[in-house]
Amino acid sequence: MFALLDCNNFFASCERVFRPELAKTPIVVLSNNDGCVIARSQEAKALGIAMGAAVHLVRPLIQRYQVRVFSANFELYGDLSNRVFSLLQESLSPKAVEIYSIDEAFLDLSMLEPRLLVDFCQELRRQTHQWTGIPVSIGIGQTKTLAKVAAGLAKKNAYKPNPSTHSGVFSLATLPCHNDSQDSILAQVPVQDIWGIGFRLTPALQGRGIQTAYDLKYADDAVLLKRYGSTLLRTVWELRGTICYPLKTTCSVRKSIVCSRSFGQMVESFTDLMQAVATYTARASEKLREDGLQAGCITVSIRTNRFRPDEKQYRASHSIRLPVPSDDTPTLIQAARQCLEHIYQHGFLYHKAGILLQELTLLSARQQDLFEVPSEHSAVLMKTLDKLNRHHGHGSIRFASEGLTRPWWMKQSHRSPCYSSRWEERPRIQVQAL
DNA sequence: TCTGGGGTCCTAGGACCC
DNA sequence: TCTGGGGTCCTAGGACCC
Repeated sequence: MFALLDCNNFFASCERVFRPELAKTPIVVLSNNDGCVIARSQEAKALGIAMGAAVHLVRPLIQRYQVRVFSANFELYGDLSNRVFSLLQESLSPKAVEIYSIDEAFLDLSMLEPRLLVDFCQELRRQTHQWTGIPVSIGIGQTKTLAKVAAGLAKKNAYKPNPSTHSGVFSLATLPCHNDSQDSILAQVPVQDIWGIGFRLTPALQGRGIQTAYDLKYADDAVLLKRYGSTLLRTVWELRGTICYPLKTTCSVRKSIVCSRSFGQMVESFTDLMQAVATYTARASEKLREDGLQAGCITVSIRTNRFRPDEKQYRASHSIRLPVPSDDTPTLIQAARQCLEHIYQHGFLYHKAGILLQELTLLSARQQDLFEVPSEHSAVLMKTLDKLNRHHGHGSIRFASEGLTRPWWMKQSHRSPCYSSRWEERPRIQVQAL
C-alpha cells in the first residue's frame, strides 16, 4: 500500500513559515531572474494567476490585489524540505520513504492494517504541520499512480470552502481496485491529471475518446503499447492496481548535473559569456564533489532570447569528452572554455547559457589511466574550497574566470532571508519589556 | 523592459559487427 | 527479377516529472 505526501503550495508555504503574518495574504514565488511565476499560494491561485505566467503579464493583478512577491530562495526551500522528509523517516523508517521531489515523498504503508491507514495519515499530516509549519496533503492507493490520483483529490478537499476534519487525506485503498465506487471516482478525474500523462499525450488520448482516468484504465493494451510505448502501458496497469513502479529507497547515482541560467541583462562579449559559463561550471563541479562523482563529458550551450523574434537568433552547444574523468573545477572550466570557443559567434545578444556534466562515475570506482599524473594537490584544494563555500555561502571563494562585477547575474529583487541555513540571516526576535 | 531550472526514461534509426 | 539475418551500441529527440 502506498501513500503520497505532497506539500501544499510548497514554495509559498515555505515563505510563510517565518512570516506568519502573511497567512492569508496572496503570495507568488518567481523563477530565477524574477521572470515567471513558479508557485502560488491558494489565495493567489484564486485570483487567477496562472502557473508559469510571465510576471509582466500578471503585474496588473499583482498590484491590484497587493500580492506579495518573492524571488525563489531554493536554499530555504531545500532546508525545509529536508526537515519534512527527516520527520517522515523518523515516523516510519528510512526504508519506507522515497523522496520523489523537493515537495513530495512516496510512503510504503504496507505494514499498517488497512483500517488504520487514514487515521495514521491524518496524524502524520497534523504532526508535519506542527513540527515544520508546512501544510501537506496525503493520498493513499494500491499503486503509486493511484496514490498520486488520491493526493490530487485530497488537495482539492483541503481547500474547499468548509473543509471537514478529514480533508487533506484521501484514500482510494479502502476500495478494491475493480470496485464500482473506485471506478466512479476515476471517472471524475480528467486524463491530463494522471501522473505520466503530459501535454502531448493528452490531446492524443482525447482524440481516441479517452477523457478520464476511468477511460484509460479500461483502454485496449495492444493499441496503447503499439501507439504510445511501454511507459503509458505501465501507467494504465498501475490504474488497475498492478504495481509497476515499486518504492525506490536506495538513492541511485545520478546521471547528469545541469547548471543553466538566463541572464539579468543581455551578454554580447566572449569575456562576459565565459564568466557566466565558468560560474556555472564551478557550481556544477561543487555538486559533483558533494556526491563523490567525477564527470567524463561536459557540454556547454548558449542561446539568444527566443522571445524576441525581431532580433537575430542563434543557439548552439558543444561537448567535450575529457581524457580522464575529473571533479577538478579548473580542469572543467578549461574544458568549458574550449567548448565555448567552439560555438561562440560575435554579433549576437546572448540571453542564456548552461553547462551539462555527463558520464558521471563514482570516485571510489574510478578507472585508472595509464598516462595519468595523479594530482593530490587538486583534491586538497577543492576540498578546502568547498569547505569555505559551505561555511560562508556559495561563491564566497571564486575563480578569477568567474568574474567580479558579473553584470549578467540573475535578478533576485525580492529574495527572503535564508532564515534556517545562514547564521547572519536568522530571524530576530525583539522582546519588549513590560 | 520583463517569459525557469533540473532531472529521468524510452524509442527510432544509424553505424557497426559477424 | 532477384540483393541475409541477427545482434549491439550510440545518439538525438521526444516524452514525462517537479
